[in-house]
Amino acid sequence: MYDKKIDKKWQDIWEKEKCFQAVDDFNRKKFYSLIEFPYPSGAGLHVGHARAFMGMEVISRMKRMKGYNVLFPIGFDSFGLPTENYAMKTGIHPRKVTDDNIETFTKQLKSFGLSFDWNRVIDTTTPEYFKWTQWIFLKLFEHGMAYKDNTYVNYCPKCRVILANEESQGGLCDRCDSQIVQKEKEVWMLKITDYADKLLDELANLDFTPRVKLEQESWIGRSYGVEIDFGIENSDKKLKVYTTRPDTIFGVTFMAIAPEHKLLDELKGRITNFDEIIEYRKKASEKTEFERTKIAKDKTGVKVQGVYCINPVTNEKLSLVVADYVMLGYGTGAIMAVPAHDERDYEFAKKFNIDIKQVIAMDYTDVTNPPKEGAPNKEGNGVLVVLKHWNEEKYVCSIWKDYDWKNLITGGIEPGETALETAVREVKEETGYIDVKNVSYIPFEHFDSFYAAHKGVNKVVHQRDVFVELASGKQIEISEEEKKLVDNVWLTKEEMLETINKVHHKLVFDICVNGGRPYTGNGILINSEFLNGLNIKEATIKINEYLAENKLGTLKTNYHMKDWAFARQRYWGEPVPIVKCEKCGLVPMNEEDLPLTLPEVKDFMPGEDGESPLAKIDSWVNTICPKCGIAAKRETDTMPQWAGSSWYYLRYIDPKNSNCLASEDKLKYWLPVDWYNGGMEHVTRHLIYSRFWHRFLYDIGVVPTKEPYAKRTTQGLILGPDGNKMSKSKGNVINPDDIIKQYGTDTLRTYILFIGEYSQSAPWSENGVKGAKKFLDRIMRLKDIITNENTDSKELDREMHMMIKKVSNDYEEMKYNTAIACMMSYINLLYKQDKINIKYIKPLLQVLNPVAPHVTEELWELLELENNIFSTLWPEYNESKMVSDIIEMAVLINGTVRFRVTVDSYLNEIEIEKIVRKDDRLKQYTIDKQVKKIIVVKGRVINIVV
RNA sequence: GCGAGUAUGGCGAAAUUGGCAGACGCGCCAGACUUAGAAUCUGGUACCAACCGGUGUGUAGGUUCAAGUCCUAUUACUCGCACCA
Repeated sequence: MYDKKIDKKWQDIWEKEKCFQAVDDFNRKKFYSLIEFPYPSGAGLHVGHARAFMGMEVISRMKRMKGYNVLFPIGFDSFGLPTENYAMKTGIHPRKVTDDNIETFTKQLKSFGLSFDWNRVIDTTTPEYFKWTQWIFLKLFEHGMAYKDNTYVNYCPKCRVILANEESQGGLCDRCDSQIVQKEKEVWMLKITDYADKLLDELANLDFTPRVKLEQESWIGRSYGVEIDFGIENSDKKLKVYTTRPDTIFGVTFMAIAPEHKLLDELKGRITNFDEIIEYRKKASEKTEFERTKIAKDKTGVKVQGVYCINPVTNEKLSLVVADYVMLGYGTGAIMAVPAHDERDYEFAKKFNIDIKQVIAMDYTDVTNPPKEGAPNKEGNGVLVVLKHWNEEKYVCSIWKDYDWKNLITGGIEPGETALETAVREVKEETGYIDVKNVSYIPFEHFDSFYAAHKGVNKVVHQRDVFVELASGKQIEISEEEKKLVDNVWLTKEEMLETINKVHHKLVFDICVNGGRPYTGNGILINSEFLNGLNIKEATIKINEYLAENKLGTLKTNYHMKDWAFARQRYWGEPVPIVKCEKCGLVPMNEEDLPLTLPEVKDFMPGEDGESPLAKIDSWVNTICPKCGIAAKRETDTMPQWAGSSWYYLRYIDPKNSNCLASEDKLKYWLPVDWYNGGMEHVTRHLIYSRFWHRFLYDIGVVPTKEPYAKRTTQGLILGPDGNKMSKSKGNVINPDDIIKQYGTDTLRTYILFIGEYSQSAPWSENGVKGAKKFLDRIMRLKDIITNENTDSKELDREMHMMIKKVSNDYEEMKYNTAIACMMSYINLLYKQDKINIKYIKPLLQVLNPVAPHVTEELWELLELENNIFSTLWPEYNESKMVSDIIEMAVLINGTVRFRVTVDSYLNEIEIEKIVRKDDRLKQYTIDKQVKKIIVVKGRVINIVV
């Protein structure tokens, strides 16, 4: 039996003998494994933490046994709002709250038996630590990467703090889920956008899971486009817009500008409805981010009276509108609107009755009859006709007799004819109907490309689409030829959409009966003067050249990621080491005066208007300017929660160094982190921030690697027994302490890893825990069947070596569930023997040790084996022991397993086939049948086709 | 809306990447040991027919000697981003 009393015994031994301390021995091969250090909340550790830590715990213990010098550190990310909120509520100082929580966390972590190096513990709230957080800030400031800006920022009214973009995803506060409002404020910003390209491009060289890479890519959100200056009528001023579609510039029918855009103020004197615009601006600012992006799909806006823009390419006069669907923070805060080819512009144009001008025509290639390479191209003009019944809601579909074509009436435009005339003529010729009530264009043109076999040419037909409505059923006789070719049938709208089997015909019909829509796909330029006939790619290149030559626009790359709002109006954070001097401006503190510590205060409440509590402490705020020595004031905002965690993995390398953040040779030895495991929720927050800081430190020569983490993996969530996310309100939270108390630490560890695929979420099951306990009991009971006698067998050898191989490989791939399953299978095999020699048990204990260290240490000791198990060498496997003399193969008749054969393993496919052919059992399946083919896949199956 | 992922017994899940579907665990059934229970051990356990056999990896097609795995369409759920110009 596995008695949980042994847990404490081994934990004490590990602690006393400092078994898992990393040593700075630069001659040994190193392995730096990292977990996300916890935030010491009052709630304690939960089973999710345990899962997150266990992944790297197994890797770390295995790597040690494989001879690596392993650094597996732990610390506490202790600045943050919950602690401060708790302090505000209870009046207990955050320092005290933090210390108490850290104590609880430490106790818990130790009870998990995790093999951390407890000698390197860090706490981000100690002055010894945040001295270097402040030092990095000074470096950022020195290199122009930290700046103060008066700008619109995300503000959480409930937490009363400014939030970074990363902390307000979806328009909600990361902490409290309140809706974020936009607030204009002067705050510290970090220029993370300067590093957007580096962060994006370097991803290619990193071993991060695909999902992590993808999320970072889309978060950074690079797009290539052009900034174009549009003129303002009767003014020298320009309206700069950003667009990724300069090819559509001939389709611009209006200009739109963000409500907060400065140009509006600059043109104030000329705008005759400025009051209306101010009113609109006010309304827009009151909307939360959430309303502006999610709920308010309905477009709103105000036309700017008295101001017109000039399209620099066409010199067309364009009206200007203020609309809050244009964001100040992206691009230039103004756009050229092309309703024909942009969904948002289209919606707006429809609502406000603005012209829609098509400049991209869909280029449809007939897939059943595509253009042939080498054949000459011939252009033409044609029409597609939607013909409507005179008194029913029905339309004509042409069904071809010799082909599988069901489509609209089509025809070529004759010289001198308009498309409308062609449509009427084709209707008459193909259907005989002559009494037309209405003829009009469907607002959609497109190209049809196909190979015209009878003429040996590739045709590219520019199609106009026409709607024809009949007044009556008056009909003339049509030619015999036409009658032979097609049947024209009347169908309802729904039947038409089901029947038409050519994609472009269906689209034209759909637009005709269900209304227009913006076309955003590929195509060929029309109505665009010198761009006509080009495809989008070619047109983009040509217009960009034109814009550059005429100094109208410049290429510009934009990012979805914004600069990092780096300030919290709170007490419990790192003070920003900057002094505001009336004469010198923003002055950095001298490095030797760091750390700048927090003053003792009684009142932690932030001010009503988002002011830091530090602002109320005059004795702290008032100081002298480090540059000129006159009276000055300190910056009162503190750094955000993410500051300390952006570089903590560096401090682990040299946690007690008081001269620098970590010594150069130690950094050189330990960096990069070889493997970092953590949560998906940090991918666009902590992970991106710390990559940014690290890259900056690399650029200024502080760290020796471009990237902090060589490999990044993520663990899945543990859900409650009910399959829901664990939460206090749902009452489905599992406390790891309870599990340890009842079943022992190793049971918790084993179950957590056995629960399912490591990166996937999985629900908790009490019965599953019992299963893990049973397995560990069976491990302990192995001592009952141990013997000194020789129990060697080829089968045992084979199974043991295969087990060692599978478990070793599975650990490396974080497939802990199948590794444990394999050990379970192996132990089942051991129990099938009456007695078993210890040599078959030792390797099992060794490979199980990373998962269940207490149990394996205990049994190792009981068996009086050498040393502690964790200091033994990882067992080797021998491929040659894994081969078997005979192999069993399944015989399939037409894909169904019918019987099995056992053959010697040295036989080749042909010899195996001979044996199977002679097998008596085959006969019953081949009566009245012939064996057509036999496929032998050695070691797997033999498939006989009859 | 865009992007990504998942879907397999009563349950958690495996499947060497195209080669015997359901390893391992839970649960359940039967048996052994027990006065009895607990624990432990042994055997069974996808479904239908219960004899030959047939059907099964969300749904519908396709490729192949062979498909959970590849292709096409489709549904449901999860996650990420979201008026990104």
